[in-house]
Amino acid sequence: MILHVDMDAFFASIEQAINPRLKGKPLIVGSRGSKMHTVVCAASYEAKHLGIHSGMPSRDAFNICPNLEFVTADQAKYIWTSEQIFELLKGFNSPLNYASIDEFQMDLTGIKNAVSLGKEVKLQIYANFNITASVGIAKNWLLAKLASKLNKPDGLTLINDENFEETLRVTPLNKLCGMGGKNGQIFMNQGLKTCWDLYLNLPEFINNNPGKFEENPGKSSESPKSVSHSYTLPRVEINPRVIQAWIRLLSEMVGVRLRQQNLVCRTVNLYLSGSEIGSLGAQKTSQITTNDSYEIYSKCLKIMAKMSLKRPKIRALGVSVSQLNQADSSLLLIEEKQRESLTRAFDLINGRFGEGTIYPAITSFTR
DNA sequence: TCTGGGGTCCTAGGACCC
DNA sequence: TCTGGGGTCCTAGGACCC
Repeated sequence: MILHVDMDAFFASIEQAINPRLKGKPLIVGSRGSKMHTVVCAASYEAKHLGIHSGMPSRDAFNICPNLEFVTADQAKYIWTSEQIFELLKGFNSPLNYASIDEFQMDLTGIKNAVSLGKEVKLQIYANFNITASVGIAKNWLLAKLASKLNKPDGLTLINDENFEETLRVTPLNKLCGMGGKNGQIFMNQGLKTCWDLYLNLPEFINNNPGKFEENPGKSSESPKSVSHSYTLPRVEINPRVIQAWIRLLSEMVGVRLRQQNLVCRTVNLYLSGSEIGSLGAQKTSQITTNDSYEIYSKCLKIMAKMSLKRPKIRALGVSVSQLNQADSSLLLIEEKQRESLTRAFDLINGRFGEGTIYPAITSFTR
């Protein structure tokens, strides 16, 4: 059996737990600070009951509820809480998987009373963090994840042989992970409406999802496969200097994170979008690895040159790196070592005095 | 009037190697 | 001159998730 933990309205719940004034109130967490020009990253259950949901433009949310409480997302806080929950779950001594910032899975093979363990998990999370989780238990991760959604918030749902058919019959197909978008629509168009319909036609989709678990949950979770930052500009931008400045800034943010995690990348990916060019992505892979922000930036400029756009109108852009490996400074050339010590000083200053204390001159065009 | 940001995985074609 | 087969790497894009 697999136990899936899904935190309830995670970001919003954390904010309410920290600030008692927000408790019991409709609240949204916005992905950035400008109240009216962002989307809902998380909505408290009080807000959800009014029809507000994540992904919705914040303006629409305020139209529904003018007195909505608003908090800007603080990723560091949520990541920290997530890691603490992961640590707590390690205490149950079962193979563990970190599925996302607010989802965790436990392999309960050999455990007798899965349901009482599920209760204990919920209890401990609430006792330690003052936020609730919903737990699903089933024979594989796909069904366990589905189960966790069925009685939110603060739910505990078991799918076993007895209620398998009944549960799948009343659950719409698009509730199933992977069926939320076009994939689900394809099946819906063929007349498959519920998970049970899918099971009858494609049992392997439901059955063959063992999930991946760490043998030893004492070890830290896996390292990331890519690191990216993107930004949607307040308006269309055509000034090449300003566009370059944004690419420089995003490269810097990506580089900082690589260095914090002691990683280097081989592949750099630049993403541009605008009404005329649509969304364009291109990448460059090289034999040499790097975590130097300027290096990442130069690669981006080369990628952009290859796209051969003449005065593109840019609305959004992003820098992403992949093919990540552990950094090994002994492999650096002398010239690179010099730059590394400069970068280290740079990171140290920003680490002590705050991000943006010292920055590349060109990025001042982004202010 | 365009509505964020950070990720993962998959596929298919082309280049290149043996 | 024409002929096979296997494999990796890279690129570009799509789909989905939170």
